[in-house]
Amino acid sequence: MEGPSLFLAAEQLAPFKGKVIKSVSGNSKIGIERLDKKKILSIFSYGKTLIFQFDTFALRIHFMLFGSFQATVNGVKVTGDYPAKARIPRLAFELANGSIQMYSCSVSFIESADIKSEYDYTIDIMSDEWDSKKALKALNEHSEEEIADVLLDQSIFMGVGNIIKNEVLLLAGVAPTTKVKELSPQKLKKIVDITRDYVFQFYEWRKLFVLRKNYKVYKQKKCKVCASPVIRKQTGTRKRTSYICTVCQKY
DNA sequence: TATAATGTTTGAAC
DNA sequence: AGTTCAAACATTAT
Repeated sequence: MEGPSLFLAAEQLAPFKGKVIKSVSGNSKIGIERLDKKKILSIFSYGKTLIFQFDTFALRIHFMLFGSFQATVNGVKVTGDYPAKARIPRLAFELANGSIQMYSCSVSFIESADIKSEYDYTIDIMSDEWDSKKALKALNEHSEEEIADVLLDQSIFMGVGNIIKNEVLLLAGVAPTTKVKELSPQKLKKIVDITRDYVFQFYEWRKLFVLRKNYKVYKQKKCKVCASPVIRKQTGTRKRTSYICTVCQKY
């Protein structure tokens, strides 16, 4: 799950802010009974993580590749991801106004009474504190790396994942294997700006459950912009899959 | 049905 | 000691 999905999840779960967890269940082995009868003070995202803040500690959820969650608020189902089948949740809460089930996710505790204040939101692509100048500067400090690798760097573009990487590079008309030093300052700025715009587009599409049909290059056989063939290959030191339009993506 | 994949951490191997 | 890399985890659409 990528940054915009977590940002949306935090919004969808906002009705649970201030609520007390009536019961906890799940197959997580980190000692989740600690959460029983605790009041959720706030719920927010940070990059690709979802955070529940409690009085003296926080709960951090990472959905990785296959994770998903479901929630019911006052009898209305909120489906953050594609519906989870009948499975045992990694972690589930019952609250006065509904319930949450989280599946196949990485769960951990953070010993902080206010973890949000310790996080740097200037690198979080979904945050209004996000600093595009800082991102541009950081890009230039990674001039020897391939642009596709740098876009996935969570210390620069926190929240960007492989779908966003591929779609942004198509929109920018840049091949994923292009080294940062081979790109002009104008082109680098364009990539930064397109990334920021695209993550909010991703968020809107996801909210409407129309994300997948709006992919222009990711998982496509033909480019949705120009109908030319799309090639697929592992690129960079991260060895993630890149989908590349053979016509749109030059530099 | 086999395959690939919205991702990261861990620890072995070099 | 620092780097690299495979393994592990877990699910579903194609």
